[in-house]
Amino acid sequence: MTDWAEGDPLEVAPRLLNAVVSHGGVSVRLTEVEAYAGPDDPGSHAFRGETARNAVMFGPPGRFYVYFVYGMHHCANLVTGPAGDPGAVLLRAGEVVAGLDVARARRPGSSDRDLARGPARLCRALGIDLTHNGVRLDVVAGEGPLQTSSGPRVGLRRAAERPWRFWVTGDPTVSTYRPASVRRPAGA
DNA sequence: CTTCGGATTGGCT
DNA sequence: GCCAATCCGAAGA
Repeated sequence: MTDWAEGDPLEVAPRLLNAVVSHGGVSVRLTEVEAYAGPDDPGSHAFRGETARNAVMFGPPGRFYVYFVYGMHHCANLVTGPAGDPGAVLLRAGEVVAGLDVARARRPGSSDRDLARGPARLCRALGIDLTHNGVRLDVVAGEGPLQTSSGPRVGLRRAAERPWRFWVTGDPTVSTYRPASVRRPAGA
């Protein structure tokens, strides 16, 4: 991987579309990503400064920032750096293009189309968990004409309206949009 | 120390 | 369409 995947996450994110990420014997062509900036982005884990959890985001580019959510899921980002400037791009969905049988074994019962359709599913298909946080990732730039779209980020309650989600227009492996769920009313 | 809520998913109504 | 699952990081007391 070279500088095409480094720099401002807002610029890197669209370039990541159609790129191929390989890990754990499986390769995925990215069809959907989301950009997360640093201290100025209320939706970013880095918004409140560096902690043990998000430390990788503050490090050099080209590494996985993996986090654990909802008590059962992992999500993976590509840190775009530069060091000290916590930008990252969430890998939201893609198409499995190699290691299909391995990916199927990791997600029994899933259709091929759904193997990496969603950030937690993509992590599962690639065999990514917290032990891979900070690990350098293997990503190869995509080629050819590509039509992309952008829109609001998914699942956030803060700053979701920023159109920092990018996807390959019309691709069937792009996840379905789901607005952030509203929690039960404060009172009772 | 305790409480809150989450960059989601899959199953049930 | 709605909601439980299920653990942890961050914030508040």
